[in-house]
Amino acid sequence: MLPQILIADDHSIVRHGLSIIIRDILPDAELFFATNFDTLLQVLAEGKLTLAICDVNMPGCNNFHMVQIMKQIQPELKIIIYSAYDENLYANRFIKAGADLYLQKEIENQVLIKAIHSVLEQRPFAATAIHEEADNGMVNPISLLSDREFEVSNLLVKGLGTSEICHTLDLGKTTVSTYKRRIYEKMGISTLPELVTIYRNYVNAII
Amino acid sequence: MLPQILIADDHSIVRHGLSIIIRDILPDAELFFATNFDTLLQVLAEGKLTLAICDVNMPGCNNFHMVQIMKQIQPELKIIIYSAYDENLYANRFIKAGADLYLQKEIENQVLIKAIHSVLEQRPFAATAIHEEADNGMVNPISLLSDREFEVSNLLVKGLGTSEICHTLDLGKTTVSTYKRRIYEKMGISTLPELVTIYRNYVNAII
DNA sequence: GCAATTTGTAGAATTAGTTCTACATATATT
DNA sequence: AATATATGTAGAACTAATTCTACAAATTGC
Repeated sequence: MLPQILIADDHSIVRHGLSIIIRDILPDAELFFATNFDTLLQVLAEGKLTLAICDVNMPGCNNFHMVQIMKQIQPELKIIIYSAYDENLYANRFIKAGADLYLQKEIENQVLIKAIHSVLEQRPFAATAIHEEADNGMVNPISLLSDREFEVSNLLVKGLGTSEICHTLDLGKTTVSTYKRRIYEKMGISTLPELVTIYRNYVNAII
Repeated sequence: MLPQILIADDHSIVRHGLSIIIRDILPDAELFFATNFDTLLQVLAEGKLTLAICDVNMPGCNNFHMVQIMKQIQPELKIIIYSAYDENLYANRFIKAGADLYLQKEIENQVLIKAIHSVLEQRPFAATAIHEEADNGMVNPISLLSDREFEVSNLLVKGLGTSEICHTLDLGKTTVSTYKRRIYEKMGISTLPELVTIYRNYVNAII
């Protein structure tokens, strides 16, 4: 069986780099590309994909819900989430949603290669990157948020207003306001600049 | 003369992808790599680099000050800033700091290739729409504000809302809204988080 | 010294956002 | 299993904020 691998990332350079690595280690693999969630779903519908390597921040579906949908369509699909974002922020949510592996873009190519092999061969991969929290007792306040609150919080930090968020997530505006209140409550803050500051302090990437 | 090109990015996949593209279009180029600002400075000190392609978010020096230091060490060095961040937030500051080009990672490889050629051949590259200003010193965007706008701006960054500000300064609320609009216009931004970010960058720059 | 621009200021009309309440489902606790 | 808490969601009524327009005073540019 020759593996069919989908590379989903909106950065051309990342797609290019990944495809070269994969062609190198899996010459028989058939590669597909997607730059947004719609294309991804199309590719998924068409063929029997073996593995999908996905960026977190894909236009059309920036969140872990994407993973649930993909696994629903094709449960045996292997999914590697490949992201620039801080790990303890995202990894658990993606794994919970059904991803097989969460890797940070900072990892070396050798680690990536091992990870791809492991996932394809159904071996568990102990990603060096995952769970090396030098936890000095500091609780990351962002981890207190529920999935939906987290989504709203990310959009708030990006500068979206309540109504923009409610359109983006297809929710009522009072719903978004409720999330906003709960976010502020959980974090013990009352203003957007405070939220931005918390992100600065706890997140290593701009979301 | 064979070009010596430094690729500075903390993402292995981006370094890899860039190096493949550059080897393709400039087979004679000698490539160097850096994953943090210290290594970058080391490489810069060692040889006569022609071009540096740098990620914004390099560990050790996340801001445009990096560019000033690099140009100070070697004024004829060409610098391309290659970033995932929103352009109107960062581009002008990087250009003012001495970068020759600011590109977003979303661009297609062909654009990147053209940009590299243009910069190496000292041709202006159209895609940026950013003109170099004669002004050597960096303009602090906050200094563009009038006195009243500055007062309002400071309160906004502190997290006060429009009505709180209009009580604090004893102004009508539409007046405060007008100031807010003018502040955003002058700074080329449209959201509070962007304003907060500008304040942080300004503070980082003068410290 | 006169014209052009910037600055300080708001009213009226409109749009955005919050609060309070509520309820079903999911998850955790005992 | 029973209970408690957390999560996802929103309607009705309200408050906050923006937009569009406007205009006088100060400042800048030629």
